[in-house]
Amino acid sequence: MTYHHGNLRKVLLDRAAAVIAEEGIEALSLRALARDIGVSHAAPARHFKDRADLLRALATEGNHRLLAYVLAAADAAGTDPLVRYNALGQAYVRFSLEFPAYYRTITHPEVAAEADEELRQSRESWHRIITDAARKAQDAGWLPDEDVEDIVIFSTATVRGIAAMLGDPMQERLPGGPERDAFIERMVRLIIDPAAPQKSRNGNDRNKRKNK
Amino acid sequence: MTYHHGNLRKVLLDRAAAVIAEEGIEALSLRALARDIGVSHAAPARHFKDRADLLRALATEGNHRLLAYVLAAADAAGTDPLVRYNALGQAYVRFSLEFPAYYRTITHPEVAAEADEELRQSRESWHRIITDAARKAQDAGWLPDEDVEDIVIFSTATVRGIAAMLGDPMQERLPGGPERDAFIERMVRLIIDPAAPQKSRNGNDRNKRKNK
DNA sequence: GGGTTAAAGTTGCCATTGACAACATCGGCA
DNA sequence: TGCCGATGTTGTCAATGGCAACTTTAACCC
Repeated sequence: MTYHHGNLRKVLLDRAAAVIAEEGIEALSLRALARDIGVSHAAPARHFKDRADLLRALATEGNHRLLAYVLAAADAAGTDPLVRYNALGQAYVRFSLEFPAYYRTITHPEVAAEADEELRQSRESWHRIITDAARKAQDAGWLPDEDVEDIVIFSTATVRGIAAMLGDPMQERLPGGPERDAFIERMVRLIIDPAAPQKSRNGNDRNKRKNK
Repeated sequence: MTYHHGNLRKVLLDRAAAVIAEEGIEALSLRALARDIGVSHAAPARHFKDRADLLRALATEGNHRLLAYVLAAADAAGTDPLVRYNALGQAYVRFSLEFPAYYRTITHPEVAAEADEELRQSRESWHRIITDAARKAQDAGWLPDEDVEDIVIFSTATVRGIAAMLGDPMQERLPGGPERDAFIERMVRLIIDPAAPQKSRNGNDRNKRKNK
């Protein structure tokens, strides 16, 4: 073994993600991590100030991955705002299932990741995709003419809630296996349904609109 | 001090809730708890097998409190299914803000509380309130005629997501202070709007209904 | 090339913690 | 009254996070 490991930081992050996926965040131990990798118990300290710092780094990376994942899904869905939005929402939930370690770290209440400029831009894109969809749905007259900002938050909260419930061991009545994708599709469609533009959803009172 | 403390179990739970509210779950230490209360470091072990056991008990109590809280709010709201539902949803979010320690414990991914019969009945009530509201909204023709079960899950996920976002330090653009109640009201209204029964929401195609 | 230096990894140490065992005390009950 | 189980106590151990002091390596400058 080389005295200088070389890319210990990345190895630590990857192994930490694996441990979290298998045993949860609480089970993550810096010393166990070091043992697994084959370095001394104090080696991680060179890269992460303390345990919380490692989790924060993990959350930062997770945020980048999540946003890249959902934005890629939206882009792959084409140009229709409603379809793009729908793909975004479904991708969010799927990310939480495919990369539970990152997702749990991101949403852990006691891990606050720093948001760099790149992340802020990604969030802007996220915001715009939902805004565009909400506007189109409102123009078609089948989404309530509430503040578009509200729709963005509402929509984000809902996908978050779906992800939370699917990842919650207490929830037993939720579909798993092959039915799960269809379930996710239905849930996201309940926010904004891209296949029902001719239908009306709630509130045709156009002058109530508050988005600026 | 009496050798026999008497109600150490309850004191431990209460103090634990206070610590969690102030410093988070990770900061909870059985020994520190014992020190605070003025009891030996091994005393908690008589009431809780280990740290996870205490958290589980806390989550169980939290679940009972949460359900009592939201069901009381629904009952106080009267008999109209839509109004009852609305009160339930808002109460859920408010609970997460008023009792963050219980809420965080309940939703902590690594704390699985046991569900006794009483809790199961409360959940049934919860379920029925949402079902009734969804049915009425569908009969009025302004909620998509999806499976009612889906509406229940969707609705639960959304309030959970709103609570999660309001409790998330990463979210900065969310209203706090006096505007927060109005915000919660708007969010829950976006699921089912009790004040808009004359409007249509999505899908009047009655024969598409799937609830059994 | 050789020496300097800073980054990265190591060993050693300490306080805190969770968990367990053995012991002490209290209260209820036969 | 005397027994006994519930409850609390002291003592101990291994694991952990975090810090300090030391060592090795690679890169850089001359």
